[in-house]
Amino acid sequence: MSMNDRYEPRSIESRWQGRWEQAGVFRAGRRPSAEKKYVLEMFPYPSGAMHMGHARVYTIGDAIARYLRARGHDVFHPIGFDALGLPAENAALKDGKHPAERTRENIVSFRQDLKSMGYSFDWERELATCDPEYYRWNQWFFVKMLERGIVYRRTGKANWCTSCLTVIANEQVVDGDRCERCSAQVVVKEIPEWAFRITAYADDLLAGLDDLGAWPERVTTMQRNWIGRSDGAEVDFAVEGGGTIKVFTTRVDTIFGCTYVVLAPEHPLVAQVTRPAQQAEVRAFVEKMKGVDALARTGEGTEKEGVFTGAHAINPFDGEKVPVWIANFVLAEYGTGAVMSVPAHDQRDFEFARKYRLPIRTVIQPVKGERLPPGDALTAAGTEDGVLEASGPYTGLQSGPARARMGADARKGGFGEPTVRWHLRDWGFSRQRYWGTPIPIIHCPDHGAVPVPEKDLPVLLPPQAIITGTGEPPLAKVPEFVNTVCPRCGKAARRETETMDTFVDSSWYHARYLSPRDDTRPFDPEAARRWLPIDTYVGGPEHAVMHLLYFRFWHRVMHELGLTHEKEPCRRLVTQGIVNGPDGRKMSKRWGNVVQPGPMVDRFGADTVRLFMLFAAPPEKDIDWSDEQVEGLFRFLSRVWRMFVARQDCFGADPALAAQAAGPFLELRRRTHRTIKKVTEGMESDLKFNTGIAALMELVNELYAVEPRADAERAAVREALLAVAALLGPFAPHAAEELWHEVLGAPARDRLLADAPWPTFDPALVAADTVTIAVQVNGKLRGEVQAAVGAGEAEVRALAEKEERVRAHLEGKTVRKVVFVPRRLMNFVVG
RNA sequence: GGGCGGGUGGCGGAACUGGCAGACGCGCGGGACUUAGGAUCCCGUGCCGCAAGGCGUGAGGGUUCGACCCCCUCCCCGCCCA
Repeated sequence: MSMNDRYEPRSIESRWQGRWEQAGVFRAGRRPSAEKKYVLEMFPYPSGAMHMGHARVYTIGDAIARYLRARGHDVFHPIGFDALGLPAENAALKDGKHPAERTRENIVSFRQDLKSMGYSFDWERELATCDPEYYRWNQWFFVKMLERGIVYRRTGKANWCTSCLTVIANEQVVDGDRCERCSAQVVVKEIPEWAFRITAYADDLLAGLDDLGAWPERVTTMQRNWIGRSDGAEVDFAVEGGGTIKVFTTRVDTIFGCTYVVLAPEHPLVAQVTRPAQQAEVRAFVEKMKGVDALARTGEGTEKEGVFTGAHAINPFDGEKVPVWIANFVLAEYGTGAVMSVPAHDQRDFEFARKYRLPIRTVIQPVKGERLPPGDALTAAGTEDGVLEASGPYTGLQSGPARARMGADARKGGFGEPTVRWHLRDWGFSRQRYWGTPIPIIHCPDHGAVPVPEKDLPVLLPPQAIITGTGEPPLAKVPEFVNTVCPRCGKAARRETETMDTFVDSSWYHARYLSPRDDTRPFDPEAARRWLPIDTYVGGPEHAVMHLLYFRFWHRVMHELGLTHEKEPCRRLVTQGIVNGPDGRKMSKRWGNVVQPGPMVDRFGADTVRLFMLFAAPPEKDIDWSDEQVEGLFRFLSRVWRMFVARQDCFGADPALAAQAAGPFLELRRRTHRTIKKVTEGMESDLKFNTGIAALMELVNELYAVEPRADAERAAVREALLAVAALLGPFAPHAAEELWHEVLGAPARDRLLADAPWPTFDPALVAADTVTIAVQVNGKLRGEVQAAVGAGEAEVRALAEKEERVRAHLEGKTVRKVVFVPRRLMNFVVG
């Protein structure tokens, strides 16, 4: 039997996919005594077809999973579908197709697409979040969290997307007032909503970041900023004539430079403190600010505006009387709604003071460098920390210690205290939409919001909901759903008609994979002990805040509930770059540069597409789709194929004879073993798939350069071919599997490369016995010499001095110094 | 404005811990084979130069025998945050 002359991916790919499935080699738990590895890629929202971004994440994750399996680990590599959410609901508005039906269909085709790529998923753990057996556990968590006070009902300002017609979380608002999913305007609405008390975990979420060393720094930095801890102090300014203004400041060290205090126009004290003479003006200003949103008021380019209230307040540190103003740039909802203004050391305060001719007083001097001039000579605020001056008893202290002492003194004096504030807000998760998890609450006229008892879960999404897109919860229009009885008293009551943010679904799906059919609990804690945390999680950096923060939060809650033994869900995070169109722009219908993986797989095979994803650049970088590059990789696989075809006579060579190979065949063996080392290291350290594949290409090039004649030579070639097949396994698994079987023949009939151990290298063959040493004269390359690995300086120098070009440059010069780096370089310094 | 990345041939990208810059691929040029070549195999390919040689990792300076790598000043690009 001989091989097909040509590389034809179509037939071999589907064949091996079938064999892998049949053999169940990707099932987790097959190696109970081996070390576990949980490899996860962020699950997809099943839109119609898989796109290139998906192909990239899953290819990266699959290469890792296949490699770890080859290393003997018990690998957990599940997949599922993030199947609830707006797109299906919005599409339903257009064509009337029910989201459930559309989602089901999409999952079928998406699953097909994933399977055609040959990913090594354990399909037995597949889940879809729209399945009641999944979302009932969202509801279960909700009830548990309600019991523990982690879920609560609040009425306040919520972000309302004017296009999605629903409330969205703070994290989902981008560019100040845009919706993260549709870019439509977000307005602030006064709406009652359910929220998770994620802020209670702020400190812990922040502290936990220090242990996430294997996460990209930019992700942990983004989380750190988003959580946004700021240490400061609250200070009370007594208002002359009654009342106290509480200000928050992170720069209490500058308080001796405070020359006025500013209230937000909405601040409750405004009416009280304003003097009769200023009434009219203040009222007009407050009125004017009503229509202006936060972003417009505080934006960089916005002119600072304000009016004097006529009142004065007392700085508790020095007893100084300062005027009280109201201004556009102070917001009621931020902090205490009041600030102490230190124009010399805060740029906004500086601009405001200049405009309204308020005094400016310098109280901080730089530790080194030029001194700041007195306030009226300043051209900009000096915002750096430094040494206090003109600050009473604190004069001479540095900013840091001064802040600590002043905060403590404020507390002692009863006029303030050190305070920590956070940027992170609680996570409002009510959504006024249909295609989500119903919030399991019954509103009873007597008992208020009563959770649905655990035994009545899940609260099913009624199929007959009328989807209108008007912004009123669609469930409110389904009387059969809404009308129910109170679980406590049995009286007529109404169900909650809002649904949950879909980020709830993705906050714990990684745990549901552990026992996806469990109908007694969200997941099996025993399995969690075995498999959690995730060892490698692959996904886009756009989830740095939002998903990845919620996911960490949820894991802590699960930990508290005794479901998991660790607080952090995931050890290593890999953020992969975007696949752009061939023109370097983001793939989009608008640019007409969308390339679908499906047709590419049909044309070149999944292995070529996979190879492209890995070879184009390291995982974290954005890449441009390139037809030429893809064709190149198809050619590479074809070239590999042809090499195997041409060397079929080597398949039967006796491996033991390889040790006798000499000359170019010894070199081939060295190359083989170096390649194994190189690819292995690439997988182990920083996922440099691209250089690993490059090394494989070099090995193949070397195979083309030799023509075996003797048995020992054929054995060396066989060894190289087998290495190529095995090393290709994680990247181009189908071709690799086929070639591996061709080489091994009948004895391997019942085995699979997908289940075979990773090749090992012989260190003796990796270590070169001769090396090329560069010879420089005054740092310039003038030649190179071959020398034994252990060659000493004298030996190399003798060789170097024999070199024509080196001699020419040493001619008539005095050698002042010789730098010798063993195995690498010799540099003659002459003058 | 702040934070984090990054800037290397025509293009994507390599380069251990400061030690031969440009691995590998694409593209391009040449050759072989061929009825044909848009297949395949081989050779070449940073720039200038016939060559010797010179110049080259965003710009300028510094440290060093030696710098893509370390330090200083600056420019540009990307992402995130305001």
